[in-house]
Amino acid sequence: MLSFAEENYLKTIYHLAEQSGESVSTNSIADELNTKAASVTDMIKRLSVKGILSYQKYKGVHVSEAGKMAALQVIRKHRLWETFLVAKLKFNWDEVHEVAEQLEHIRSPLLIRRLDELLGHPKFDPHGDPIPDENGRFNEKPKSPLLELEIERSGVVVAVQDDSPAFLQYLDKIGIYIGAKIKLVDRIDFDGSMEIQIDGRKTTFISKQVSENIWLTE
Amino acid sequence: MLSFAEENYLKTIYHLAEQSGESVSTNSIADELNTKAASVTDMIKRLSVKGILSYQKYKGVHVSEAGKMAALQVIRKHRLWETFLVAKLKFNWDEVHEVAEQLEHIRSPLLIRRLDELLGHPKFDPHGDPIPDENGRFNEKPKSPLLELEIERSGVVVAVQDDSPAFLQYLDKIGIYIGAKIKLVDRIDFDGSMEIQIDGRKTTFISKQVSENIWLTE
DNA sequence: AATAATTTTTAGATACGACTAAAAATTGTA
DNA sequence: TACAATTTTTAGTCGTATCTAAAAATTATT
Repeated sequence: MLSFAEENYLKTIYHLAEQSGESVSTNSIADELNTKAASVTDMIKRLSVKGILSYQKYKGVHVSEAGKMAALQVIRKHRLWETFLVAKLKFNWDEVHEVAEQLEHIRSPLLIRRLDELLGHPKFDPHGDPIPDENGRFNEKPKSPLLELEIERSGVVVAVQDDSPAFLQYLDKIGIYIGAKIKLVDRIDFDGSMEIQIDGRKTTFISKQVSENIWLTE
Repeated sequence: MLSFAEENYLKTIYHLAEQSGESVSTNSIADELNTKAASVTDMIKRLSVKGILSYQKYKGVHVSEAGKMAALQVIRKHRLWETFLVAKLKFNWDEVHEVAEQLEHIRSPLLIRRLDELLGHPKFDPHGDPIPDENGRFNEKPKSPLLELEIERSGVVVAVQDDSPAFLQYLDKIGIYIGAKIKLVDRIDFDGSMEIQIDGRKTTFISKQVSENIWLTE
């Protein structure tokens, strides 16, 4: 059984491995967890003894199959709790992350089963991220960043890349939410910013950086 | 801020102090928490440095006012979560304790406020124990153990003293629940056991030990 | 290829929370 | 009161998780 700290490391390493597709470096883990490389080395030794990941000195780590399953269960719990907080406790989507970080470590298979039931077996969390099932399976909606949209074409927001309160509150402010329909009116070559229309209403300008963090489907 | 371990000690010490009314001994804490006296001595030193309790060597501990407030907040969270598990997630009253022991340590004032709202500001948990409010205030219903009931008199079950799954499952089996009306039909002098009638239905025999753990109101 | 820069690991400390064994204090009893 | 029994504390150890500083290995550069 994994401790809270072990679960947090595993989750972070899993995400980094998914993003890069390669072995994960000690420093990247330390950066992500706001800790020191020495602490990471200690922890990955512990996790590799437990069979959660494989590790060669100076060569980075790979998450094992057992590790992936364990990571997906933590992610499942995190996303179910986020969904619960928004759907049942009226949290805003920028308020859920910190609390879900705590709740994801609660150990009770019955609790998670019942929570999933209460929520109607949701497939996506409030940020549009897929919720793995009990077996770790999930399906990702096909999606592409708003950045890649062509002029005069539209898409529906299905997820956000960045979950920070600052970004989510900004999206709230300009009226972007999961499910919003966005049409690209114009692209400004100078800085890559865009003029967009949300739900057929008034148009807004967003920076290139923002457009990279909003994901659409056709 | 208190750690999980500190919160658990505090809660236990608070309960022991309430029961006995006196200073709480090292051994009684160790027994309750299934730990060793030496560990308790370590912890009460830490808690007394934090102003949570006052402590004189060899003389036991007293919970400070600050300690009582902190303890009541943990108890509030525990009992709200138990209520949530039964009311919203269809847990049985014998299944909630272990999970609530974990959930009570989640730190989020907003979460607890919203949970309280969702549940309609409940005043008692599924075992009949009062839920303190944000200020630590609560009212206990006037109640007495079934043991003290007079023959031919009745009362309504308002709480149970023992929260163990074994006891609660037994109560389920014989049809006793919070709100059940119990009439004392006869008392067996030999062993103190009782013949009772539940909700005006068939009569049952219960042991003296059971009758001590069921609390009634008029 | 040799040296410089970077990354990673090791060594050694620290805090928390637990333990055992032994010492000290308190309480009970002859 | 004095000795015995019990309770509590102290001293020392251990595992987890963290850190800093220094050493070792890898990668980049001239």
